[in-house]
Amino acid sequence: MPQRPVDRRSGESAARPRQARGAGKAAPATSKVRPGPGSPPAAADARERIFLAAERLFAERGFDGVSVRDIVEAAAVNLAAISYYFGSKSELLLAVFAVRAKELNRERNALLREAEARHGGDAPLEEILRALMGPPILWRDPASGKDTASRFIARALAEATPDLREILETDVSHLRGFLAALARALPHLPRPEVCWALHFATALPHQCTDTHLKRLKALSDDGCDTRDVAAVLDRAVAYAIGGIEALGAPRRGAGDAKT
Amino acid sequence: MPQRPVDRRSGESAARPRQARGAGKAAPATSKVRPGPGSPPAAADARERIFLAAERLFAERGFDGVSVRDIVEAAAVNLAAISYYFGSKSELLLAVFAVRAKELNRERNALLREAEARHGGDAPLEEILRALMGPPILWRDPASGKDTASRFIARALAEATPDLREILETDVSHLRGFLAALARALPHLPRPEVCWALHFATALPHQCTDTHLKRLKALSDDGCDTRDVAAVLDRAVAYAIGGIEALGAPRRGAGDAKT
DNA sequence: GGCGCTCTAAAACGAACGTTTGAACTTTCA
DNA sequence: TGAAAGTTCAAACGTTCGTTTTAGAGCGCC
Repeated sequence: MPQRPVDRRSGESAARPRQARGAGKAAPATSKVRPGPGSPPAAADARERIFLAAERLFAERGFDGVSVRDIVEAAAVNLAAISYYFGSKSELLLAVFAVRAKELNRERNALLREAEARHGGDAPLEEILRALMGPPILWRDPASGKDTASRFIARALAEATPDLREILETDVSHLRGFLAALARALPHLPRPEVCWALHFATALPHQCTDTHLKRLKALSDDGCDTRDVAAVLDRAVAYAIGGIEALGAPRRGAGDAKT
Repeated sequence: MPQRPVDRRSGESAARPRQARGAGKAAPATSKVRPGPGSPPAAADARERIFLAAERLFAERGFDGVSVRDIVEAAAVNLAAISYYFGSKSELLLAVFAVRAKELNRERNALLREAEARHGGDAPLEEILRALMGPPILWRDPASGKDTASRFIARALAEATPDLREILETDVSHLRGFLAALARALPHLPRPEVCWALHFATALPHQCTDTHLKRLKALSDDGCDTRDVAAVLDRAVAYAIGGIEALGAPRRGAGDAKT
């Protein structure tokens, strides 16, 4: 018996891949992998093919709407490969989410730091919002090569599978930098109101679901160009600026201002 | 043989319920049929119990995350009852969606007509937005008895199961009245921009998912009161007004203004 | 009583599910 | 070259899935 790589019931011990293997590696067979129409197969190994197929299918149909057999078929690997490389279907989901969420946050924070550097420390509101909303919106462009990732993240946020729920609800550390920047850019705004501003601004980009955009096209009799992502970003940023400034004006309720 | 009510392969013919039976009890006019734990079965009939259990479970876990056995257990009916009353699991989903979407649109349109009547025909921007965003936000209050319905609709919009997709993407007739009202309230705004305004305004309320709100609470160190739905609505309306006004101001891109 | 009808009950259908097995194949390296 | 490690494979595991079947209460009515 060739050493089973894992025994789920007794903790991880043996040498199962799980993480990406060592540097250079032999490509295992089948070179016409074809993930989508017109994309080059590339020399992806099994683990990567599973990762990409799962990301795309989860984004399209949700976690429960995709079976591991759907994934292995799309990835052109054997059924057991998912368990071999990722342990289980839900661990696969978490693995994809971890990678993509980290990518998104890294890019957002890099843009924020650049903006702050450009302005000697304190970035103006518009640039903060552009750093926050830019990546998820601009990734939608197929030319960016990240549109699947963008869709996956939107789906993960909307679906909030139990595994993801805890992460989503408690881990907000990646937004702390934006909260601080916003607070500096909006010194007149009470702290809770700054949080609401951040909430609205983070939520908005993920509304640009295919379903919602098709809806918008139908509603406007095709008068809205939903594919010009740069224009969509401009609009979203302008909208958020106007909205946030309005949050500062007194409203009927008034309450909520502890800080 | 007791006359099978349906033969799926030969078109509907026999007398299976499918729609609400007798005159009196048309819609599942929920009196207070208990969402929470520890509630008595009540005298709701089987069809209504299925309807309510399915709505709640779909809202919590999504369509594919719920089995018909989960539903019949929660509704305390026999397994065959779903097929008997609704035909299939997906028809059950569509039935729930049809009822709740109609309710939502009816309430939205009633509020809009009231606002228009108050102002002799043309409602001001704030009242249009309040009619649009009010129902989904205010329903979140458990005291309204419609929080489950609100959650269900948000989930349906986010999940967009294939069955629902076609409806969501093509049927926008219920928004036409709001589009016209917005266009009248914003005469200076190009038509596509009015559509974008409506898009942002309809999308925003559904961001108030439990997951997102818990996130907001965590981010603000509990400084944001997410349960005061009236205050949330005020904030959302103020935000939308500010955002929409900003859409009118010139931006870098400028394009898109066909009309 | 017997018929027609509505509704519920228990059991079963075949298919699909996530996961595991044990052997075979390939690569690595002393 | 040979054993070990890494990887792929077909087949099967037991469970759960959505749906259907068959039977029979319960009831109003000529």
